[in-house]
Amino acid sequence: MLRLHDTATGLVAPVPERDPGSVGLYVCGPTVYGPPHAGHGRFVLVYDVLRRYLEHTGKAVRHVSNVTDVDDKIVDRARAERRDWRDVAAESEEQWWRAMDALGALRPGVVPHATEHVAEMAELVAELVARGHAYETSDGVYLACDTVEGYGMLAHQSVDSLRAGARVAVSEEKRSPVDFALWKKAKPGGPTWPSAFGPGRPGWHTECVVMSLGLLGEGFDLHGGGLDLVFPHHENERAQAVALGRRFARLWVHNGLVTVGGEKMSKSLGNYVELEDLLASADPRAYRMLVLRSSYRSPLEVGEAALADASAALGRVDELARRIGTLRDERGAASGEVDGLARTRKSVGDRFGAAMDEDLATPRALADLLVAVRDANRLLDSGDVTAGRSLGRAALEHLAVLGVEPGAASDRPGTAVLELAGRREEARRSGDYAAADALRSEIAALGWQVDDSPSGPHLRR
RNA sequence: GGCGGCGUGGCCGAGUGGCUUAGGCAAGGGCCUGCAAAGCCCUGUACAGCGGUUCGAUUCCGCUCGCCGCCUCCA
Repeated sequence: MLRLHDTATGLVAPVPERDPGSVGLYVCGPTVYGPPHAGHGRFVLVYDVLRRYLEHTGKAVRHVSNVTDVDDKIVDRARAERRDWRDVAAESEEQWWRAMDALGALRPGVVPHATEHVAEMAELVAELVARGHAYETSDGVYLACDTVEGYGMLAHQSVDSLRAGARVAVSEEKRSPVDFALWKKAKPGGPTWPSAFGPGRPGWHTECVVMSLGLLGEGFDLHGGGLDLVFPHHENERAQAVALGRRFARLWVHNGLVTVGGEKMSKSLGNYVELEDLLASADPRAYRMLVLRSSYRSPLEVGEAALADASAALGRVDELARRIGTLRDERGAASGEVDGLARTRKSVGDRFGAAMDEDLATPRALADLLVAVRDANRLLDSGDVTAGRSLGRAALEHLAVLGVEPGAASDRPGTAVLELAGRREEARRSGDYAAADALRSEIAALGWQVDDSPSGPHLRR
């Protein structure tokens, strides 16, 4: 059974199942106002792995992840570029999915958009005011955090200490610096929707409450997002639900942030690496390996060195997949092999599960699988094809659970390369090694490498 | 100022009161190979500093130093 670290309690606890056999997961998605960066890639991969693993263990996962398609940043950019804010959002969202598809992340089952739920948000705000938990000012409607039981639970801070540390300019009309906007009254030029408080638009923290409760229902199982969303975003979501008297998320998961040179990567700091650039220079699976290699809650340093490192490790996986694939052609499944595979699969799976169940310990799970890869290679080297193949397959199957699809060698050598390789092999057989080496250089110039093996030459990128 | 976390061998990065070296990358040596590559084998003896608890601590407690995150938008 999977146990996860819960931000609210600070403890590792079993993943709750409000409805036995299924898990409701709400992940705070992107605000679509620009290209996604490496940090976005990480958080998507983390929850992708969580979801894949839950499904691997037989759970039905209701994976909901929103897209914030109305926000100050979208509006500001649209204004600066003199275009419709909807265009900016739509274009950025397309960019988002392109990048996430490239990463091999499964799309969430449901992707609600903030703009589709504004009416419900306006209703929610009105209800909060009616209940005495929110108040209206000249520029909007605010939640009175003092009135909410347990406010500060996720931040692990009291309202007083949050107030003491507040760096926000205190508006005259706000009762407390920690109070936050539920509804922003219309400003000239921006998008607006009607509400009981006049035209305006919802505050960011309101949308996720409406969409998570609306789509997953009260007391849903998991709520996730980046560590930087703990406060104030998630705190404020929870506050609204509590003020409404509705049971909110049972367990809070937060992933660590991506760092560059030891510092948090963020759009506002300007030190971000765009995902598209990252993926252009590396196998997207290498980034996944990098993400899997460290604990999902730790900071993750991203850079060329780290990526090259992960990429080399990935090469081992691909190489084994290639070996096994080649062997499959050489002989069919012998009798008894099926049993062997089943046994091996179970022992690899048990170790894998033990690591993953403990707060999604992908570094350990991955290390174990790489040991299995090495052992499989050793067995194959020693001529024990059956055992080697079983172990190798079991390892590859579990890597696939983590989303590392081995040997996705989509490109095949062209005829020019094949022809050169043929000529080289001829030269080699006839003992003309000088010619063979020259041909190898030509092949290398075309981006391919020739590996000689007992079963003949192999080409790879 | 408040809260949370971190400091592990050349680098990245897990983990643990003693038992046996996580894993990856890089490096050196070897097997294999015409040569390579790949694969495999061997080698490195780490846990910020100072105290304390303990038969024994890298692993628990305290302090010091350093770093990071949150307290404003942010995955």
